[in-house]
Parts: sequence; C-alpha cells; structure tokens
Amino acid sequence: MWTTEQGIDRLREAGCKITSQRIAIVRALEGRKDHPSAETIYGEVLRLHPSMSIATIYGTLKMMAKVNLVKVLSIDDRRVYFDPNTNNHGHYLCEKCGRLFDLDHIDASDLKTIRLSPDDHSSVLRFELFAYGICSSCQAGEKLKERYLG
Amino acid sequence: MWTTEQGIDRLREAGCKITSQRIAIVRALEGRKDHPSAETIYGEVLRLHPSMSIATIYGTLKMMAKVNLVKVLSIDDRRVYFDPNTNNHGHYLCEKCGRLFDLDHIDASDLKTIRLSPDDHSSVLRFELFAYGICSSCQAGEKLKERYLG
DNA sequence: TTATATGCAAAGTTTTTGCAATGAC
DNA sequence: GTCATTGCAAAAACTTTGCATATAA
Repeated sequence: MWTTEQGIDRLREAGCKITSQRIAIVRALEGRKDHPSAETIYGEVLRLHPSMSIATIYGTLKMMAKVNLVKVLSIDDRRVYFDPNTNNHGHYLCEKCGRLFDLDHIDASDLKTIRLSPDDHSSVLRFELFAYGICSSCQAGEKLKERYLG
Repeated sequence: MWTTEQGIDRLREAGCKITSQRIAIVRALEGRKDHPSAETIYGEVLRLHPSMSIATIYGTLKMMAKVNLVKVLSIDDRRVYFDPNTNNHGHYLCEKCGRLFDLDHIDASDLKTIRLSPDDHSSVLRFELFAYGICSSCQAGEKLKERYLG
C-alpha cells in the first residue's frame, strides 16, 4: 500500500500537475480497505472541497489507475469500483447485500502462467478473480427468516 | 453446451412463455464460442425479426442468465457480454484490440474452496477469472511496427 | 508564460421501466 | 380468457466531453 506522499510522487513522476483536488482525492483513497465508487469518493471529498466536480474525480481516478495507484473493478454491471490495494487479491460480491469483500486467502501466483493455449504468448498484465454468492451474514439472516416466518 | 431445444425447455421449465422472439434469441446464442453484447445479438436477430425490440433482448437475456443458459461477463466498464458457455472457464481481454478470448486451460476447480477467511462460510455460487493484457497477435503487430518504423 | 487541470453543463452509452397492445397457454 | 410478454419511447444511471476559466510549474 502507498501513502498520500508516495501517491502524489507517483503522479508527479507521470507528468501530472499536483493540484489541491488531486491531493484531496489521493488522500481520500490512502490506506482504504474498501472499494469506493466514483460517487462515494466525490461525496467524501466534497466536504473539504465543495467546488469539486465529478469530472475531476473521474479524471484523477483514471490517472491513478494508469500509474497503478488504484485498480478498476468491473465486478458488476452497474458501475465501476476503485481499489487502492493493487496487490494481487480476489474479490467476492455478495449478491444479496451487494457488499464487496477482499479475498486475501487466494494465492493466485500460480495463475501467472496463464496461457490462451499451450503455445500462445499473449502477455498477462494483470488478472482479477471475482467470486459471487451469498455472504455468511446474509445466509444467517435467511435462516432466521425461515425459522420464524417460513 | 446446450442446444436450442434444451434452451427452450429450460426456459419453459422456469415458467416462461415460449415466444418467437425468445426462440430467435436462444437460437442466436446456441453453440457460440464468442461473447456477444446485447447490441450484437439485437443486430443479428433483427434480420429475421425486424420488429424485435432491444428491451426484449435484455429481458430474455436476463431470464437466460437466471436459468444458467448464459453467463453475464462484466469484464470491462463499457457494457456487459453474454457467454453461452456456462462451464467453468476464464476470460482474457486484449486491451489493445478489445478481443475477448476463452481461457479453457485454467483448471479453477481448486478455487471452489474459496473462503473470505479460514472460518467463513459464505457460499461461492460462481466465480470468474479475468485476465488482461496484450494478445500475441497485437504483440506481433507492435514488433513489426518497431522494426520498420521505430 | 504556457500547458494542463478544473468546473460546469451538456451529451453519450448502456440498460431499465411504464404502459397499451399482443399473443401464449 | 388470463396473464405474461412485446414494442415503443422515455427515463435512469454512469461516465465522458467541450469549453471557458483558473492554476501549477
């Protein structure tokens, strides 16, 4: 994981100008373990930066993705989520409550040898493992409902 | 993989009425190895069914996903793709040409034991492995360019 | 000084929805 | 005959774009 300072440096090295908006966005993402949407970050940054535009959020996040400060998760068909943890790890989406969990216990290192076919040499720059299901707390809720209502 | 007849039966069993539109959509997807978008299917079905509405395409595809005739792939942030091959397999997106390839050589069976944490029992109903990179034919193109232009 | 970034609003894309008419069972 | 489905158009949701203004370097 990166600090705000490292994030800013990475953007500067990529040739970006360091504006107060960008600092605020980087700071909002620093050290997070969740997977905010553009809208979520917008809402948070807006408190300290009331004139911030959603277009600036999208632009900065696109830059941050380019310099690997965030990963872009297309895990559902509604919107995109941003993950400041760019280490290899999978994600689990609960299809009931919509919460998104990390799958840190997957060792995907053996998947680095992915090939389209045994003799193909397409480069695999990154990969994503998405799992879908009903999380344990939603399952508990279902069981309670069955017990008292069903 | 399923045949048109099996697909229709599966929809009927789920309580759907079998309309000529649905037959056309199921037929358009039967046996495909690619990953068409709703728009692509719409374009194809339109030839034989000129009054078909895109809303019908979306509705039928949603039903087909529910009865596991297609998988919904949220592999990029632009749109959703439909995969009539519902067997476990991964996907590879070339970020240069945008083509989507199957990864049949991944044995993901060991991933069935995915857990959010060692003692968690969230159910994993399905998972998707998405890899991103530059495919070998795009790489070849780059090399040629370098050789003659760079 | 100069090129890049910002904020705003408008436009673009994909997908969903409401509803009257239609058609399957 | 009944109720789900269709087609249409409009709406919704998310993201991008164009442009005048502002600002970092």
